[in-house]
Amino acid sequence: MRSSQLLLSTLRETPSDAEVISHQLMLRAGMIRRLSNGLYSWLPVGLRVLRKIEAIIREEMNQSGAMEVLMPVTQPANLWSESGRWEQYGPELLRIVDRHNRDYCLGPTHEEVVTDLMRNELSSYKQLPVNLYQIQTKFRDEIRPRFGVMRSREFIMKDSYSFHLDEACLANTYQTMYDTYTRIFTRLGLNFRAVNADTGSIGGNASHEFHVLADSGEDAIAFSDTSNFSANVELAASVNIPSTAPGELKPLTHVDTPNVKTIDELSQFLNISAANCLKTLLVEGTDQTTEQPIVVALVLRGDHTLNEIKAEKLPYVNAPLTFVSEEHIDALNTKAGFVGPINLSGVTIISDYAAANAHNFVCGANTVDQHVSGVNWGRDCKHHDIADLRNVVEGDPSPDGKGTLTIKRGIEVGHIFQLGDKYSRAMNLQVLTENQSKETLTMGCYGIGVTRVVAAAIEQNHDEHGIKWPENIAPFTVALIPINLHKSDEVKNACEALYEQLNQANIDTLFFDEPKLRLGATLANAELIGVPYQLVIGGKGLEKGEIELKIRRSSETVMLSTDNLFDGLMSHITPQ
RNA sequence: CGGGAUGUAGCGCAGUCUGGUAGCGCGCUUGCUUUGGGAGCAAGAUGUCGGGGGUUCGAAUCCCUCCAUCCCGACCA
Repeated sequence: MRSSQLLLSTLRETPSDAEVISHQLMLRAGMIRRLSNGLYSWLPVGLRVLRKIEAIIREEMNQSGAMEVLMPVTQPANLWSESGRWEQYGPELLRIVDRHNRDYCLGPTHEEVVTDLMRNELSSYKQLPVNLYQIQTKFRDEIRPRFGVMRSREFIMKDSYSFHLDEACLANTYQTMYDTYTRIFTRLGLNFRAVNADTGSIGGNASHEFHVLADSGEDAIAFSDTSNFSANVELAASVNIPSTAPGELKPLTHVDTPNVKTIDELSQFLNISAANCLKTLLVEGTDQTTEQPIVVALVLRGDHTLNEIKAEKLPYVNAPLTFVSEEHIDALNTKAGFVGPINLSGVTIISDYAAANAHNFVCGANTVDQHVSGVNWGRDCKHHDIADLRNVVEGDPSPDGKGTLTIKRGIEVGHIFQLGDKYSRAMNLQVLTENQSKETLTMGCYGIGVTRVVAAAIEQNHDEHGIKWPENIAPFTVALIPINLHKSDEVKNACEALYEQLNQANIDTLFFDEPKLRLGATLANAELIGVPYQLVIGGKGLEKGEIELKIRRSSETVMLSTDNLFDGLMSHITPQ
């Protein structure tokens, strides 16, 4: 493409309302423009990247045996009533009404539509398994859209759905999709990890998330340094390390701690480690036998944080996790103050493993402005149960018993689920089996946030000059940058010849063909939009028989001979 | 929805406290000179100062109200 025909709207300064680097660079590079909250238009440079990512996904999905379809964005409410999600889904589902006063929604996902489609098309086990995918716009009315296209309300997703007669067949396709996703993200040139994930509200058996590693990621992922264990911190189990010998038990002592409100303040005030303090969080629960509401105290070490997902899974803790109100705490303790597990009557006390293994610790005294030190389980207080309640931290032993954990940040770009029969049962998706019986199908679903991949790739690949695209998804592979195009026929001829050759070879090339462009500004633009290979062609170089090649990712500059220039360039470009 | 911040030209900002008729840099247009890493000179265009209401002789500035955006929490590809 010639720059004279391209809408290249780059910005020299960073728009002030963009916080993360990918959002800033996508605006500056002229890839996207905001229309409204969480809604973005894609400009030519951005769309080229998006289309390249889609093409790679499409190729690999086709290769895996999946078939592409395209389903409507607008979906009738009655399908969602069948699955029960019209009531369950909540305000994230954008509901609309047509001229006949019938209810519809804009699809945030397509389980209902695809299940409806398949119950009409599938009638025999011989048609199975089937895996359908689409690359299509989704709408989720996010509570807080942010970070540009990283979390927008309208976004493009590759979603696929597989249908099987039995779990073994589902597991097989699941593995195929796992491998396919691995190939896709590898070809996209991203540093990523597949991690064990919580199945969340969608339910089902196995689930993996694919995360692009970046410090700005919203998720924390735990890895073992010696095994291939990896899991979202939401899910990673903390290991119950047996207590070391308690040694001498210190006496129980009340300590005045006026105005000490947080664990940080407490550890500073007493000059002890936060690990020697225990914190007590009161949440709402339900007695398992009487089904009466109870208060549950979750006790954690001061240096640990509560994992709400783990806590919610305890039978006597209410889900969603709800903290007990301030007034209620006051009612429990006539002398309201800092809560601790000692002298705490009428409350079910659950200790995290690490908290249960602590001794001679400091905790709240259940009185105003006091803590107690030298506290020991058994002697001074007791718990009803111990459980895994906390988020794992760097240095914890890996749950698989091999090595210790490292924590990294990740951006979730893909998620695969073994769905089971939630939708097929609710919507009566059955086929006839070999022995004439009707069998409800089991399903898998597999998503990739295509627009989010664009942002994630930038988060992982940028420098102070702009984007450093992985070669396979760059908007252009080569930039032709002439110097004084309007003055030199030699430069013009060399550029035109090279442009023609690159086009013939199907190399996406951006030819800065406007005669009076300044070198500095042009290079700055080429670097900002992240073109991997930049050829700088000037009269002086041509006289010496050489042309400068700048390689964006490595910041190298190499001189190519004008003899056999094309082959010289191609020797640097990675074959696609 | 709760907590915090901000709305002035396409972008980045000053001016607001202390009311007096709209500014700077970048970008844009025209001309001339330049052109090996974001050119120089000259001339220009662009603003319902987020909207509405109020106070005042007079409001970007003070008051009320609504709206929008961004950040922190619950959601997720």
